[in-house]
Amino acid sequence: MAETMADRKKAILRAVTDDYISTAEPVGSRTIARKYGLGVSSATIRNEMADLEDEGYLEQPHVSAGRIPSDKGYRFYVDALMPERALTGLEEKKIRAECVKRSDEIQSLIRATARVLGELSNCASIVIGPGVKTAEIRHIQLVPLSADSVLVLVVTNAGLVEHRVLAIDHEMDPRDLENMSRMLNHRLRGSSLAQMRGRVLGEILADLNAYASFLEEMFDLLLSATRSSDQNRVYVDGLMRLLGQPEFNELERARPILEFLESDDLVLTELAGTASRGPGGAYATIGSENQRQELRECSVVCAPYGVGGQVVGTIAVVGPTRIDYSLAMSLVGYMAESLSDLLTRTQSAK
Amino acid sequence: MAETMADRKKAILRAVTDDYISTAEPVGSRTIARKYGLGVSSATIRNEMADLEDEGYLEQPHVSAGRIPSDKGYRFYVDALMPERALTGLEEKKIRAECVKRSDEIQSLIRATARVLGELSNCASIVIGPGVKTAEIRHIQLVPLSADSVLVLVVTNAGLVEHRVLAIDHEMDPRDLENMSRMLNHRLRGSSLAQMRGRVLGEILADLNAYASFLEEMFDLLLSATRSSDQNRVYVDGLMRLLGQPEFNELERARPILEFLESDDLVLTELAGTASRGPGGAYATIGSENQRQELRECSVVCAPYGVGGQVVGTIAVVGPTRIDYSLAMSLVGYMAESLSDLLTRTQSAK
DNA sequence: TTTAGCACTCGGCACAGCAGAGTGCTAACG
DNA sequence: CGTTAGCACTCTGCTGTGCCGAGTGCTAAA
Repeated sequence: MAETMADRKKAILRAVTDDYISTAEPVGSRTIARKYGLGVSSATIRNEMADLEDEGYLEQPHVSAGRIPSDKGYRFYVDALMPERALTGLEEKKIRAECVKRSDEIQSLIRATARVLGELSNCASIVIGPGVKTAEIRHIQLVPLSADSVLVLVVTNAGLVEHRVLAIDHEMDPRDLENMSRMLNHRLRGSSLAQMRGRVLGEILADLNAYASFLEEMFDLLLSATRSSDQNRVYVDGLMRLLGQPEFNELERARPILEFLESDDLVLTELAGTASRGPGGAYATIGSENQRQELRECSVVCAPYGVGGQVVGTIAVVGPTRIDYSLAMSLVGYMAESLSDLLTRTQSAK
Repeated sequence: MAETMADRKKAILRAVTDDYISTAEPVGSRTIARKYGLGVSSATIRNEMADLEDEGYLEQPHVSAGRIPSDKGYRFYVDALMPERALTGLEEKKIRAECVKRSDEIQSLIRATARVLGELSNCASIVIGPGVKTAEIRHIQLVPLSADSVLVLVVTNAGLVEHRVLAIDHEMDPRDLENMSRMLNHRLRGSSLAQMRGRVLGEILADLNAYASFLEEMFDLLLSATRSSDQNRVYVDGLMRLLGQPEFNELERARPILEFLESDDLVLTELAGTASRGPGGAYATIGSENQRQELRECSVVCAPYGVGGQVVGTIAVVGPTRIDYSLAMSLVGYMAESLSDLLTRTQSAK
């Protein structure tokens, strides 16, 4: 139905949205007539705007103020009106410079991604790092640390290195550990920690039953590790930038959003859903489209990234519904792609 | 000179400070007379307060408002007047519950510490995790990952595990790696990465000159790692709680502080100095005592923690100058001690 | 169908007036 | 001489009024 909108109406909706995105002020018919040469007078635009309001694309904060886009208006803008924006050379350069240089270590990479994304979008940014629970195991190894402790090392296909120290009762021969490492590697490579327990534990125990209790303990440790490390996957940056936005000048409006963003758990579960949309492309969730009450006055632009086609994390930008969708979607899309590239490349290089 | 203050004056200063800490409202002579039974009339208290103002311990926001403590007043309060406060059983329990349960992994432990500290103090909290640069190396090991990559693993005396993946040109015999690990361990255990370069590199190269180029590369990687991982040491929590404080109701007052706290680098360098004060005890830096302009309206209560007497990190609480010093200092002191205990125990257990 | 004109609405701001809290000062008191 | 009561004074914060400007909707003309 929206597609049947007359061209002039679309032009006006686009103008209103563009203007409001950049000024944060309700925009009146006169402004449109002056700044965006549509060749018609303000009165005509007024009439069209009244129609657009009836149809739910625009709304009026007060009767004598200009119009601002409604969530429905933004949705239409994003789907049909928004200018395709390519990143500038400067932006791409900045992204490359910051991200590639940090790619030696995945934590730094993720952190840098969040930082750069926040900076360029001038909004708050979220990056969910790769998790260890469902990731494919690329390497698993036991490293003897001392007489009574062993370091359990797991490297996933996303390049994430997870480790735990396991205390042991009685000294173990390094040779045995070596053997066990080989065995574990052989059995577990390619599967995930999540499925490890059920599927392979039995077989391994059968093969190595001399060390059954040790292995049991080790698996337990790893499983509890996956649980606790999930909270460490969330990186948020640029919270303060939200406060700079005019719509959040009154603290009380910003408070719930900021509190939400400060809680890693909530952010994680909220963005977990996006993984299911599969990699490639950026998605916008506009205002009331958000499930969570706290985000009803925000828009979230996010894109999953992954390794070799499998989604391992998500990056996102959070701003007022007036967020610059064009910029945000380009940025998020590009950075998700970069991340995927980087991770996939490091992984295949091995 | 301050010590010569008459007892009644002290009592009044204490009363004003206590009251202002809990209410955030300038406190008048009448309030003091009513709420804190000093046995004198409000007029007398008025006179004393005028004196305290002349001496610089109190100040008046406006002529017809009550008094609030000046930075000098807070300093005197902290040094001489503040009630010693023991943590309640509930508080201790909460700390233990959250921290001990996370002690299997140092990142989680640090994060949980920041979280609990922020929650209990009702302020923003900072925890600087152990660094790898100056830490003593407890274990160093090369783990063959695949034909063309080796994982370099460093475990420090604080239990921190740092790792980097090193790409190699031509395949290396696992046996050689094993030998090198043993050798590196032997040579480097007990020294730090920072001093590694200068002191031991030469010797090691002489012993293992067949692998000189490999080792050179490895050292370079590790050194650059220490640089980039420094930024990952900073954990800040409860930024939003600052916004809840009445003094930060106007955003513009809070903005610079929040921006400072969001910048890991600045926080790190600012708190780095505290390490030199040595472990044990909490220190308050009040308002204008802070070097950084941004913190001139804040107080920072911090305490270093360490492993076996050597300082490896710092924990801190940031709030308005009106912060509850008594609570903050107890909390920070106790948690620094707990952390030190935990880290020292895990280290000596190995 | 578009445009010009006009009356109307409403938010924001400046300004005045008022109430309340708290002070400093003076004078009386033990 | 220290302490207290009383009083005049000051200043903030709140409330209510009036005005300006921006922008609309409607009507009538082009």
